[in-house]
Amino acid sequence: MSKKSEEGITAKKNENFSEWFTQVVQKCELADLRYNIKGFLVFQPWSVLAMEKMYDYMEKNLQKKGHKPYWFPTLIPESNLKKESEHLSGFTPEVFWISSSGKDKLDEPLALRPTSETAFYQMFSLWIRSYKDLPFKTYQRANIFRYDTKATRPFLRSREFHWIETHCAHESEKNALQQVKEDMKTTKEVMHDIFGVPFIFFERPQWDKFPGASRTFAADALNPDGKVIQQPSTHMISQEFSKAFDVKFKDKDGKDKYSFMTCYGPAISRIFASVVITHGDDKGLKFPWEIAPIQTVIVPIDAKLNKKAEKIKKEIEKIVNVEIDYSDKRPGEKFNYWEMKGIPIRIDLGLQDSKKGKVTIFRRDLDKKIVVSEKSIVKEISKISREFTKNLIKKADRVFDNRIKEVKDIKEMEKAIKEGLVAKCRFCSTQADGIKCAEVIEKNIGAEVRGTRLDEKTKVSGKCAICDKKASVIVYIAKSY
RNA sequence: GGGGCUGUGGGGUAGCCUGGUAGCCUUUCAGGUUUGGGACCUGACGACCCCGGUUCAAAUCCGGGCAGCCCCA
Repeated sequence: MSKKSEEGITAKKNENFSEWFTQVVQKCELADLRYNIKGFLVFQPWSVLAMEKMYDYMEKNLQKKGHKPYWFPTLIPESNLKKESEHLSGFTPEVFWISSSGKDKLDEPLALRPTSETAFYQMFSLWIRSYKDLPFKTYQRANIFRYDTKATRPFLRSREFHWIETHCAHESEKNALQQVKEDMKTTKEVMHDIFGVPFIFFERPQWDKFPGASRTFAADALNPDGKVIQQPSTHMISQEFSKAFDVKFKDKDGKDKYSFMTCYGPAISRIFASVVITHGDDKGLKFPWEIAPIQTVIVPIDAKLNKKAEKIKKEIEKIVNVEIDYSDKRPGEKFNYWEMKGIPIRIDLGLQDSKKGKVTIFRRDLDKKIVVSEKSIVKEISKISREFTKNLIKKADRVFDNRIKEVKDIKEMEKAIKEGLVAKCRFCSTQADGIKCAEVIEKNIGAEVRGTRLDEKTKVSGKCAICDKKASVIVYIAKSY
């Protein structure tokens, strides 16, 4: 095998997506998969630096909307999880339990948090007293443990993952729904407008809710193999939990009332996967400007130009995060390496350009080289920095939109799903009675009803694509992870 | 959840069928020559997933475990 094929990405993203993703994770040093517990991985600097920035954007956005940060314990007593029955039966099969300390058995088993509603709410009952305390908006960044699937995948589905969870209490159901809508807006502002990941927010069918929720809303992003991957979800948990945990407040009328809960869970490590998948190409990664671990790298092709590299670095480091590649590699190797690593801008310093007072800039958004004068570097870089993520988003949106197809019946649906598309059709109901049609789809096509859109208010007429009943909703159908 | 495949230096592999000397490429490290799209020379470090069994002898055969990949539900 030639050197080139061993060191770079060899799998084609659109032909062999699984292999491509595994190679990118390993060759771009995003994670080391050799840790000896199934479904657990070591996150390496190149992903951690980007995810730190992602956390930062998400947290700042939440704080601006009034969420206050907390750090809760990683452990939750068994009795807390038992307080709400649906929640318990939904999560119990996935819980890692701690049952002893040293040689002694614990009086009560402790769960490694699979999600933290039952930790937050018991404190809510101590903190919330009056309608004046509401809405009570919190969040934390946390690692989460779920023993949930045999088919673990790095970043996409691990048994430990990193997320933000918000937990809020509201006076009324109406306010809770308002919060859900705000969460969807947050998702758009951060995941789409900054990270460049297109998605659709669905209300999930009744049979596919978060355990303990009355309504579940979740964003689906798309992978090149035609499967959707669930991204942030937000839930209306109604009053079941506040009754179980006694989260009451005194209302204006002097009466004690149970509050209405919502929670929202953007999983940073999984969103990172979608960033990689959405923007990456056959050469490797492509980071949006805002979250690139390093935004610009300077490659002095001749060591004589090292001083010039330092001078340029000083000039531009006020506007970008920049490093110089002094390594003793040949230029071609450096070019390929930094393109694989997804650095947005590379500045090549060579003697030929230098004589003419010019430098070559490679921009990874367009995969194009341009030659500019040394004097205009700052201007040029700040211009590219403004365009960069927009270019990635434009391209990602176009790909996404082309993968949704309207279908009339199960035959067309099957064809669309086989082609790796998301099917859109009329459907009888996403309430309990629609599950029969959903099962028909799952059994025959292997795809799932992902739900209905809140942002798409079209009148529905005609019959369900599966049964003879009158259609009441438009649903989207896709294969999923 | 069911099934299949795989596990050899940091990475990729040969050897396994037919038991007996662990070979190659690459990375890394040291030194030198190089540098406009994956350079080269010299030298060095470094491995048979774990536990048990069969055997004079196990990377190789058998059993179990752990881990990874793929397919199906």
